[in-house]
Amino acid sequence: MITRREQKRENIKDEIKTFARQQMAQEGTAALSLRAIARDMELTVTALYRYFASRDELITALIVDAFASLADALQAAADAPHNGDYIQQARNIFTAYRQWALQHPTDFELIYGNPIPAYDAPREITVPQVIRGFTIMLAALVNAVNSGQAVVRITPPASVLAHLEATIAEANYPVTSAQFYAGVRIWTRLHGAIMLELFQHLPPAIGDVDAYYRHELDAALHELMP
Amino acid sequence: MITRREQKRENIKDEIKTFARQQMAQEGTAALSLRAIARDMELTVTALYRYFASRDELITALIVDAFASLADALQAAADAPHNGDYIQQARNIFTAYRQWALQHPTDFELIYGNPIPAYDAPREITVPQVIRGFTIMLAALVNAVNSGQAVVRITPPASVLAHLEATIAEANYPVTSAQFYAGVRIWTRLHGAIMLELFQHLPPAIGDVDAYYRHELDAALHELMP
DNA sequence: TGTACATCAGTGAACGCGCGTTCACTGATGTAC
DNA sequence: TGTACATCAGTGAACGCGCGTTCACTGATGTAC
Repeated sequence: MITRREQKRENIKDEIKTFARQQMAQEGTAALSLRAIARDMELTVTALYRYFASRDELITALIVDAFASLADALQAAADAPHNGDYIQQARNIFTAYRQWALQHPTDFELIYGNPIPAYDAPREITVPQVIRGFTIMLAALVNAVNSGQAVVRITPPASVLAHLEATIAEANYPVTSAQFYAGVRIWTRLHGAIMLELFQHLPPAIGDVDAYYRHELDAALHELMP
Repeated sequence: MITRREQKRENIKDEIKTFARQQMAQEGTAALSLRAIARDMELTVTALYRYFASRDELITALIVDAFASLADALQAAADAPHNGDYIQQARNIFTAYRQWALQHPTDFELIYGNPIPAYDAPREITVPQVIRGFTIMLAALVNAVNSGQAVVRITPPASVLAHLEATIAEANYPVTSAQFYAGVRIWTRLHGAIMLELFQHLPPAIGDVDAYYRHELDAALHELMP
């Protein structure tokens, strides 16, 4: 049962995180400051310690939220209508990946950019959301393969294969190692385009980054044509 | 003519940059601090102002150096023996790209990672080294196409094409727009794998990142087979 | 329904530390005659 | 070759600001009888 007090507590925690995100957006992820958040909220710094035991704990919460938010966005894309066309479903999912990055650049930096100095992410806390997200990316691929709409031709190098099997077993991914590998390949490939777009290395040269990404995504999926 | 005094000045400037890089490696790029550098060098902070007018000017120097160092590494790879096999030359160059990133992770973060809060890179100062580096990446590709060892099949989307032509004209890249596009595609694709490797998102899942990158690079170059 | 008590939110001072930049200065090194 | 002078490297104090975390505290809100 959630008391009114607990409800209020959660609301304020959310508010703190909102201000934190706002501040990271302006000053960079590394510059997150409890004192600055307190100032913005018109509270004393010490009041924040009622909600988060330390700056690190707040950062961890923000990272978990970011991975969860990304996974939600991917899930929504997976649930969008695709008329049984699983390649289209995959397209939707990877389009959502970029959309989320563009709409939440700070969160994207937070989880995929430079690590924050003197902060160590506790892996066991973030990992479940990471797995959830990647499972969604893989889902469309598996659907496509199972329905004969896609074929995974490339097999991973032997050294990678062994490690992949361990990863799959540990996280209980419902995929074969070849499917996992194909998913990772599409992911890393598109991820590069997004990173370079986000940090302004691509737009000056390319111009229409939207079209570029669409083209890259199509090329990546084309490799899976039966 | 370079006087002894000027020579000494350059040496100290270099020393400052070395300490700066060392510090960034430990505390993150955003945490670069003049006072900390001075402390390490056993100088007063104000002495540093004889060499760099401000923290921003030092950062700019570090960025230019990083792009130059990357371009040098690419050039060395391009100059390595390849027996007229230009696909091999391209392989060498893109392998060097990753090697440089792994050997200079801080410099890589500095130029391709999160922007430093409150710092704006003066584009006109960094751009020449950026162009030099990318020209080397493209060179092998052009050689391969000209000698019939490679074929660029994919044409860029129309909206991108127009922008590409402007970019090529402006920077005087000695390539066709289709070649430039093919180069950008390989670059963004591999860049993603490197970023995810560097920030520890890939190694836990994949294990042998070396083999993974080699495989990805081969796949990317395979698309150019005649 | 009313009251006593426990729980919790938020305060304010303090600790010990960090930062970039400006300023007037001392003392060493180089240059011109 | 020796000396006067200009140039330059580096100092030290100061300005005005930032940070995370601990501690003893006040006053409001909720709970049990």
